[in-house]
Amino acid sequence: MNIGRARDLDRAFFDRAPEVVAADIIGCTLLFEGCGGVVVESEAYGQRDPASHSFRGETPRCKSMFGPPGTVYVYRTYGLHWCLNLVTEAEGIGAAVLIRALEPTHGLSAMRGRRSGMDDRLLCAGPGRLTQALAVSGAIDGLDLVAAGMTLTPREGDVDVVAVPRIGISQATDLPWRMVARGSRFLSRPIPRSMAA
DNA sequence: CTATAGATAATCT
DNA sequence: GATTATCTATAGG
Repeated sequence: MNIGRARDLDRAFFDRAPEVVAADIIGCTLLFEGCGGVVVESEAYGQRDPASHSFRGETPRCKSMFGPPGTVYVYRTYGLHWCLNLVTEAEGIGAAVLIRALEPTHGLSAMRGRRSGMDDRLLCAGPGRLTQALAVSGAIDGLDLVAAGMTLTPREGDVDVVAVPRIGISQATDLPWRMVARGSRFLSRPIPRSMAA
């Protein structure tokens, strides 16, 4: 795996079901223009998934979701926050993975500056926080992640991935498509008590 | 630690 | 007109 350098390998990684990519991306390092860190939380959004923007077909907002695997889908939510997604599966399907939290490792000072000195634990602990820290915006929506200036490097060693219900949605809340790195202290919210095991 | 309110505006019905 | 893949601050246990 050599994600972020060879375009063909990008495709191979992303050309799978969103819940598989969401799990595999945990532990990988995501960088955008020198800032970023290790992915510790993600969510899958699928083709026949009522909680997905793509569920009712292509609209102006979500058209990037129907692009090739590895496409960046960035949209604004609640009128003020950006959310970063990476398209998975096949072109035209409308599946993606939402990047929800990073353990910050690169460009700490720049990220702290953009987040007005917020504690490192909360620097990238949430979809809106992470885009603010990395300066991700709608400007890169629809681009291939490499063209957008991102790199994604494979994880080293083992990661304990836990699948739990997704956050902030009101449909299909039973689907365990939120993937988190067990034991991480950089999550947007903790693993539910009932599933902490 | 959990719970809740308020901000704030694009998007979709 | 309703909804929303969120964040922050604040209040209470």
